[in-house]
Amino acid sequence: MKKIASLGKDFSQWYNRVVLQAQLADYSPVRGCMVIRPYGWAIWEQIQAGLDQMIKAAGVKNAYFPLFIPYSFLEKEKAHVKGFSPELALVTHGGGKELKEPLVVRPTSETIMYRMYAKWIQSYRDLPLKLNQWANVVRWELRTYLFLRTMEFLWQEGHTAHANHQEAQEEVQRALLMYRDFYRDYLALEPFVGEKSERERFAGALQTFSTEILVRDGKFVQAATSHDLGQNFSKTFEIQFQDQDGQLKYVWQTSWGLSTRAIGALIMAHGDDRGLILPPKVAPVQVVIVPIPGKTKEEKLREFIASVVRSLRGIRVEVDWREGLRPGYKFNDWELRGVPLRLEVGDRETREGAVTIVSRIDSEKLIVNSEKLKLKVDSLLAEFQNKLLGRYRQFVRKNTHLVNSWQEFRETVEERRGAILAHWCGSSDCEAAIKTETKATTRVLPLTAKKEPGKCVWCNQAAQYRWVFGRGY
RNA sequence: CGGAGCGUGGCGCAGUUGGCUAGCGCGCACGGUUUGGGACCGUGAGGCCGCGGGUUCAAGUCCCGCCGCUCCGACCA
Repeated sequence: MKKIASLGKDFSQWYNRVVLQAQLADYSPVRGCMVIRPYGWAIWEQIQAGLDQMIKAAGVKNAYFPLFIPYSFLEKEKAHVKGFSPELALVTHGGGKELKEPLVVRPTSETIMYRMYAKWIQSYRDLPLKLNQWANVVRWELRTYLFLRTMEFLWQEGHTAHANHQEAQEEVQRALLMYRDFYRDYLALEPFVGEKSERERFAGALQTFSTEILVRDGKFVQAATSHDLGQNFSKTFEIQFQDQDGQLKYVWQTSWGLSTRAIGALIMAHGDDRGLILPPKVAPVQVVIVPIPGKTKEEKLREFIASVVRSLRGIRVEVDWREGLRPGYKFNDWELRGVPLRLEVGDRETREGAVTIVSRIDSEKLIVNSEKLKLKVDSLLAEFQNKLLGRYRQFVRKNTHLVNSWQEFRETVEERRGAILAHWCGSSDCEAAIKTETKATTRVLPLTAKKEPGKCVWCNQAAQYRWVFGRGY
């Protein structure tokens, strides 16, 4: 196995190698599409399990809608089709015949779902309707990148319909904060959370909110979004209900999603020169046991390890019994794959009834009596999760820059990257100019932003808030 | 789609002004010695040299076309 490139030297090479060598994913024979391998898939399963629980806890039910959408459905919402038409995959033939109307392979499911919503919603008693689906979607991307931008990707998309705008807006915030909490509690990441600018808004939404994750090379990954769709879709899809007052009204809608891109963000945010570092909450393997053959009879070693595994019930443990590989090789291999804790078991441990534990995050080593092992491992895993979050927060602090002038802005983007907090007047022209000049875009107006009158870094006109700027993936 | 680079056993690469049986390292298989931070020795398997066409006595090498990958732009979860 080749060593991976240093993260600081060539970030994209580092990233590609980590993904390939840790066997998270591989390139596929189909351009722009990737194969998610078992180890990568296992991470996605952990993400799904955690998030699905949160989604259900909010009273949202899972369902499944078709992969194909009649082209005319997308055309109905003007902004929506305009936003998506450049990246649609169209099915023009089926069963050997040309179709009367082409089918779109869904790039997102608003239109197909809302056609059904129109059928299902009659009364205020049918509201709110809150559905989620775990699905794949296709967008014809020109330039792809493992996990972060592939032509086909996996996600969940939640779609809710409400009787009034306020309730819908509350749902938008609820979903947004759910994502924030999920990133914090499961992936040990603290995203920037806030509203997107008009330019960056979802095609067909009144407002778009996003969680934005700063990664190791100082760029941002848009990591989940939540949209207030207002009545844009309900009016085009005729989703009407009769309210308590007898009036026929259009529903207010939201949609929100998190994709396999989260895995890319996870890798990029926590990784180091040795490879991945996975938060215990989503690590497919939380504890790996590396047997170290020595003078101890193999039978005895196996027996001891079996008892260790038994004591670790409830923890995702794997024993690396691969033959012909020396321990040092295995250490490196599991470090590359980001397993939080490594247990070493050899002569010493078997003799003393103890195991050596090594942490992936700081290589700290300690020896623990096997009787106290379960408790210790539990606390080490919890501690690991916290340390990782703490370390990430520190990284974000170090890479967040308060900037007050254009010169400072430009220098910061060029030399330090990271999150730039700067005043912006809100004009799309200024935003576009800033992007052209520096490749940095507005990421979000943080929810926590306080009114702080100042001058727009670009045009010097009055500005009320500091926005988060940065380069994005 | 524009710019740059690259496609040669699974991976990383070498292959000269076209020339003989296409090589090296890693990995893989088998045997042995090893095993506390990427082991060593021996034997061996594995190639439509990205695809298609052309030039030539002769093409991995030259020419044309196409496809794919990486990086940089435009686009984006």
